[in-house]
Amino acid sequence: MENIKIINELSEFFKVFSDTTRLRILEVLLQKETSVGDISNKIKVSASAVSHQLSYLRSTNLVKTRKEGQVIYYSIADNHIKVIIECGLEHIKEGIKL
Amino acid sequence: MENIKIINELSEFFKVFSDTTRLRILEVLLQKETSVGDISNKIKVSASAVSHQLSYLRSTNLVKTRKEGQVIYYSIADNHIKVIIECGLEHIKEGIKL
DNA sequence: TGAATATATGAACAGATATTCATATAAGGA
DNA sequence: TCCTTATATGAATATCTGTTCATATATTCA
Repeated sequence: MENIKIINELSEFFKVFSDTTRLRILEVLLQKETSVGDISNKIKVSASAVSHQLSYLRSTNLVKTRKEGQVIYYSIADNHIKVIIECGLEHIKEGIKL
Repeated sequence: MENIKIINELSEFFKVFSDTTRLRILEVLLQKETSVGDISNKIKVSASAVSHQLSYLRSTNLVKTRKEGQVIYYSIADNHIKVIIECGLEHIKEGIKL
């Protein structure tokens, strides 16, 4: 069954959005491209942890980089990100049935 | 910041879709309401594991139940599920840039 | 060249998560 | 009532995941 492959990819894709640190990073990047250090300061997470998550986001092709001297700017590489996040937000807002 | 609460809820929401067993259960339920045992057979996962995941899906209000004798039928309770999954699928299909 | 800054990376650790196993509950049929 | 079937549930376990810590790499500046 080739279906298994799709299910795996789907779960991997959603896994990206299942962590608060990654969501916060993406939230920052949706505003504008940002350096690792600036992301770290904005979301109050160590530069190392941010770097690890960014490398994860990069490996899934959701963010891209631009190097300027010793600074590396990260930005959103895939416009599905906005759609997905907004889709989730919509669910949450309606979901006051909890 | 009230924003933190939203980020938490968002990550919890996406976490649901980040597991292959849950995705497969939802896939089955999107076709039609199904009993625990039938789900277990269809996706080849123990009834106990399925039951655990169903209780998780139920706690997040994504599925609902209907009892008929000793059989319990589960079905989709939230139409966002279809939208979210299709959104993810769309991403994957375009994403042959990997 | 040497120091400082920005980022990356591997290993280790802690916490979270999914499954299994044993058991419990509930309903139907003999 | 007893047995069987369907589902639920708690504990234990094994795996996965995110962070930290130490260190490495790369770039700029003095």
